[in-house]
Amino acid sequence: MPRKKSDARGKKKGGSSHKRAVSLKELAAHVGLSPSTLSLVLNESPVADSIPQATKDRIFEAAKGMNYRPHFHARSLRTKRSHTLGVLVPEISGGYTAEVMNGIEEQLLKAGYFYIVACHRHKAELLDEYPKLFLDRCVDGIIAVDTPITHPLPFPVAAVSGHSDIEGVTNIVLNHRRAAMLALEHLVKLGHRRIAFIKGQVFSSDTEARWNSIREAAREFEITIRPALVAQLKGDSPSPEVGYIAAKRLLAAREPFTALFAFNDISAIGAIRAFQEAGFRVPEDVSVVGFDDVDNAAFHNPALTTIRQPLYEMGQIAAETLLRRIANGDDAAFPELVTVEPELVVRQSTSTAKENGKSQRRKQANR
Amino acid sequence: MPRKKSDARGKKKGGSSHKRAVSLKELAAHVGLSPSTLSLVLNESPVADSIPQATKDRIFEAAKGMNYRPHFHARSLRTKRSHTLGVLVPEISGGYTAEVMNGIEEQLLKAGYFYIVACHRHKAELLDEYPKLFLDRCVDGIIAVDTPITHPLPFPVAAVSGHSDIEGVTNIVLNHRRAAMLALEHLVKLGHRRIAFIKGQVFSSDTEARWNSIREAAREFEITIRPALVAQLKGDSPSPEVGYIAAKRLLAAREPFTALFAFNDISAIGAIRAFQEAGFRVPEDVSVVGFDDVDNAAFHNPALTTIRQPLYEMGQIAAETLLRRIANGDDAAFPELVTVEPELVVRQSTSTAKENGKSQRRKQANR
DNA sequence: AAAATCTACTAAAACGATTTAGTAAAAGCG
DNA sequence: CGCTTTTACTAAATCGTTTTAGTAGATTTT
Repeated sequence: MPRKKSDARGKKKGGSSHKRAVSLKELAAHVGLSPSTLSLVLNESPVADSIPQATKDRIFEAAKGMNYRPHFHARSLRTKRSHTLGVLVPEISGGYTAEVMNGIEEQLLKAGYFYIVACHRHKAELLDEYPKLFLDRCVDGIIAVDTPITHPLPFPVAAVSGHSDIEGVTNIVLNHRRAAMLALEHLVKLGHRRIAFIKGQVFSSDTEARWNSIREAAREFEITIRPALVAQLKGDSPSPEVGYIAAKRLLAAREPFTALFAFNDISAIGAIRAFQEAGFRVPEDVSVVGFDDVDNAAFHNPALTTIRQPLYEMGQIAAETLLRRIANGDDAAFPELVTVEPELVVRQSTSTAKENGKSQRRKQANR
Repeated sequence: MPRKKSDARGKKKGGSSHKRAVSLKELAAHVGLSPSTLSLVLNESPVADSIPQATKDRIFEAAKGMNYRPHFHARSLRTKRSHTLGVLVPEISGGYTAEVMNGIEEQLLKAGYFYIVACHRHKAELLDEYPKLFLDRCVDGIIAVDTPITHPLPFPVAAVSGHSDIEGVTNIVLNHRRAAMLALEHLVKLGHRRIAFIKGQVFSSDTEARWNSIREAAREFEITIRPALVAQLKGDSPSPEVGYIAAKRLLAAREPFTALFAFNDISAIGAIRAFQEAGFRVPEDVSVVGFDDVDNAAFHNPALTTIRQPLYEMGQIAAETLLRRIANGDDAAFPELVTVEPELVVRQSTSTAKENGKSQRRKQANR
């Protein structure tokens, strides 16, 4: 058990010599003009058009020279713009969230925006509470990542993997139909007919849409989905364990299958562990298709075949559309829906199906 | 290539009916008292001691009834407290960062704090720029995660895995000596003498301290560190690829070894891939010890033996000490250093060393 | 030459809190 | 009763901007 140990010797006094930041008033006094003038000039207001360039130069120079930075709160108080977004995520975890957040980051930073994060961990009361806290913080808008929005909010919202049709929200979603088609087509081409599925947790935004698409695609390929071969993820841990448990349930049903299409890479990894413990080799005995293409999918053993979601891009799009909405003002038109395309990435976890159910007999577990 | 497609039909007007938030002045008018009084009472200022409980109750009730929430920027402007921390990270990635951020989150939220994040991606100019942006944003302090702080900053700093001795910063570090001892002791007990190492990137805060501890521990166990068996991670990708490349270099040296101690789990995973491609089995031919114990270390194939860092806890400690420092005021004493303890987690990637260099002959790669 | 327009600014009122210095009325004290 | 103290408040300044409505003087127009 790790224990912390606070260094007894190491106490310090923080005699910090913050040289006070210079205010607009001080700067104005310095150049011998009024704060109003400086504000107008520095913000390039059209009202300042009549001011001679020489004066403007003088002002800009002084601002640079004295390292003037407008006071954030003072400005926000006046303008009612905080240049801050709220980001609502289930948790900060390896796979999905991190990638989306990086995309958001990249867009925001170049627009001079920052974001504050809140993790609701699927707790209903937090899902309610956080938008209020964001409102208190005067965010200009929020991005919800894999988080259900159940009622309209008093600021613009972009929802990554959002599927609810709520006033004021822009949903950024994957083309799930195509994703399901890609996965099943790949498996069918390899000769798989008995396919098992791991559905997402009930609280995951994509679960339902994805499942509907899978059923549709299965119909298209004339594959029957056997109830015994469908397991659902339970619990909100971001570890592969939930996939491991779901796969155990699948195996316990003793209904033969030659392939698994998992809800995401993390659960696919857990499932692989379960299969191997049960004595099945992946992909020789059972093929596994993941979803997302997270960082380590390519380096897992075996390397995961997966449906790639452009997560980074989805984050970028969310940030971008939200910023545009904010810039355009509250009652301009905005897209209700942006769809992005998946991509099949074939690696080592899928191969041709073994003929006539040989693999389906449960073997002795190898340890 | 994923393409985005913005739904042509789906345009909406955002006729949002934000009912304006109530201000202190309005609330005051409503209860028939002055804003001053309300402020004093609501903030439980000692100045309000003389105000009868009945009046206080009336005020609190009205505040609740009219759902009064103090305006964030107005308050911050006056009090010069933003209840916001800046968090500086290399990037938001699966392993290290996410876990630490979760720890930070948990502490901050219960203290009514939020944080803004900036990813510097090891770019020198961003490392310089972000603290300034944080200052502009009036943060009350910053937490630097795996990020070098090279000069004093005008606000309190907590550095997770920080090793530089700078005025005003609290370093939260792992007991690297012990970590190195745990890893080498484990390997030595399994009979390993020829051990390869992957050092961290030059820009990683822990690289140097860890390496020094490893050398010390090696001396202790009378293990010689051969230069040909030391590779360093290069490049700032958070993918296992950098470990894969380093391991390739190790193999290219054609100097036999029976075990690898990697800088972190991610690079260990990359290295395992490289070993397997070269025809070595892990752990039968070469044992691998990782570092960190990230989420998927336990589910990798083989499951990673690793040195666990209490990352979540380190995040908590950083947040906690920083909040305390802020609460205590700028010139109170504070700890310079907090040390946390590592833990050896033995899984499947290590086993007894093969005797007399049999494993060290390079085999045919298996595909 | 008077009126209209421009030019180059500024005064002052917000924004929505907090906080210091009071003050009027009531209570306590000798 | 007169004096001090306490009680229950409030006025007004302040934080650092932005922005609207002017204004004084110069220039142009008629």
